[in-house]
Amino acid sequence: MLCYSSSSSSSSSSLHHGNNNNHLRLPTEQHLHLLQSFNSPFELKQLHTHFIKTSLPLSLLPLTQVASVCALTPNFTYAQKIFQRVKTPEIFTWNSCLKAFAEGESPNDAVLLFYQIIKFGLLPDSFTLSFVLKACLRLLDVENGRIVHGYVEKLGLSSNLFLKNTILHLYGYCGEFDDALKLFDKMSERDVVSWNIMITHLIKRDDIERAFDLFSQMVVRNLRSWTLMISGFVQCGKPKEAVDLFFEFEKVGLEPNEVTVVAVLSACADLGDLNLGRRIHEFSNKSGFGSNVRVSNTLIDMFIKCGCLEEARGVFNEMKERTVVSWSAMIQGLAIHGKAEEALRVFDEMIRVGMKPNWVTFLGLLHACSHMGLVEQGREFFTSMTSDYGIVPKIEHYGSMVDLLSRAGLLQEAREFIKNMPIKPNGVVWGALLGGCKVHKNIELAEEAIENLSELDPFNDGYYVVLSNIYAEAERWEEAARVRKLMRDRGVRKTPGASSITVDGVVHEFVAGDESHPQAKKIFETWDKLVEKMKVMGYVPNTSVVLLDIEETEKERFLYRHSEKLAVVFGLINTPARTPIRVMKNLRVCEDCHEALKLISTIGNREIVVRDRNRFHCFKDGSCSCRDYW
DNA sequence: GTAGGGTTAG
Repeated sequence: MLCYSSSSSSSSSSLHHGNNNNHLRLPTEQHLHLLQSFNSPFELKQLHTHFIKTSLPLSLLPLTQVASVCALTPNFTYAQKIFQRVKTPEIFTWNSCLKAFAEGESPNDAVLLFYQIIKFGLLPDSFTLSFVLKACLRLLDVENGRIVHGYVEKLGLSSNLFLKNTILHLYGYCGEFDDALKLFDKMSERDVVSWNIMITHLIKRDDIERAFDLFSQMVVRNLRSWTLMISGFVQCGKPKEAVDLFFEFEKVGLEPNEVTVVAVLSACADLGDLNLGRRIHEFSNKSGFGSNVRVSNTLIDMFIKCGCLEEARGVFNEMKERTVVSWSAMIQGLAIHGKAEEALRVFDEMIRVGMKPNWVTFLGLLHACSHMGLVEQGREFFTSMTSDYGIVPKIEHYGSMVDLLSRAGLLQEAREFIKNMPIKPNGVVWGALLGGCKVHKNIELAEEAIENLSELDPFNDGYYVVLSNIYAEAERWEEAARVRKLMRDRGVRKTPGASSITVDGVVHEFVAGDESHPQAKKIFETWDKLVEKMKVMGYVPNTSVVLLDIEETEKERFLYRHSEKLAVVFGLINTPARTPIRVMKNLRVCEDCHEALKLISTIGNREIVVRDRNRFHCFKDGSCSCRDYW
């Protein structure tokens, strides 16, 4: 049990602080008993302190274990003192201490201890190096990382894959991707982890093409490789590719785990793919993933983004443990479904159960207020998030506030708000003001907004389109044309509106003006019949939303081929009566379509759920869940 | 006693 030399048991030890008595004392029976019966590292540490204070010979203490106490209550000074006492320490002991430091609150202590070990002349082994590398990783300390890398080479451990992989990860993690790549290229032996690390960092750099290239050469892929790539596609905004890869993955015959499930569900949320989402939900219940908080959180998000608020609520209600993410997802979900009051109630409940909100929670609350015109309430949240919860507003919160004020018609106040922001406004902030200017027909402020936007976000077509629409609505055609010319000159093209609907598991996509669908003839015939009935009910085509310089009748024809109209009519034809029609649109719903869909929900006796790029519209019995406030 | 993948927001 005793593993250090006689000198460390000397009573003149420097550890005898607060005690000048160098006289060697003998331990009492009680001490000896304690030495054999301590139950925890804590007790051992107390005993150690006691020995020091009372000048009892430290040789009696199992110092290896004392060192490992550091592993449980990491304290560098304490470790250093013990280290100074030990003449023939075993590297093993120090490794466990290093590990604790590397994983604890002060990873820098691991780096310090590592240099003590070196200074002492003790030979580090592969574990020593791996722990200190881990500390460097957590500290983003690439300088010391390089030094440790040097030791790896010097000590002849360069063929150790564990170490090499950790160094790869460290370089990538610290933003030194080129170094990681150089090392990867030089490695004589690589395993699946080496490849996975390189793919991870390519994804982090948003280089999904190269990441997928590496993945496709890989000879051996494990579950992590697949999950990494699927989640990489989602992170890089390619949910379709993520889902396709998941189908490939299923063919290989591997079983998804919780992490895979989270990645696929995120893709389903982005795509609005309810079919796959439901299938994964069942699978995850069967596999017992239901108790995993992240899985449940992602399920909530998936159901919300697929328009199934009730099912999202079901998952939320069944959760035994909820995190701030669960609550925030629910609040944000209710917000985009236009259920502001309920979102606020969920927030009250969240506070009542003692859950601390974060910045995302408040973003959800501000969205709820903004989508429903609750100006005062929104203002209160904005103030309270800082004063009551100590959360510093981010640019997103400012954007949301400008949105709230502008939509409510408080345009001057919104402008003042922007002028007084403590951080530089971005395109989203000015864009929110521009949106309000459109609704409330304020050309002057719109021009100011676009001036700022031309600088901040010059290639975003949406802003030019809004300004052009504002001019067109005011019948200022020349200016509308000038904006369109500006777009052309700058090479900005309007993103075509596109809507999709899934029928029998097949996704049908419609682009504005599209007459190429196999059922196009039937769709237009049905539409013509509908529009007759709609006109009787008071529908007047709003051609001002059509940007093109064309004849009025041509404009109408174009208006009738807006993507959301095509998708909904296709749904009417191809789905059973009285079932809901679910449509997804890449842009915001146009005003004319919004009016039309309200009427169609009555004529067709259907619930029509449209997810646009901002929120959900649920058309039912002639009205929309957004109460025309969007 | 050692390395790689996950949720709200965007």
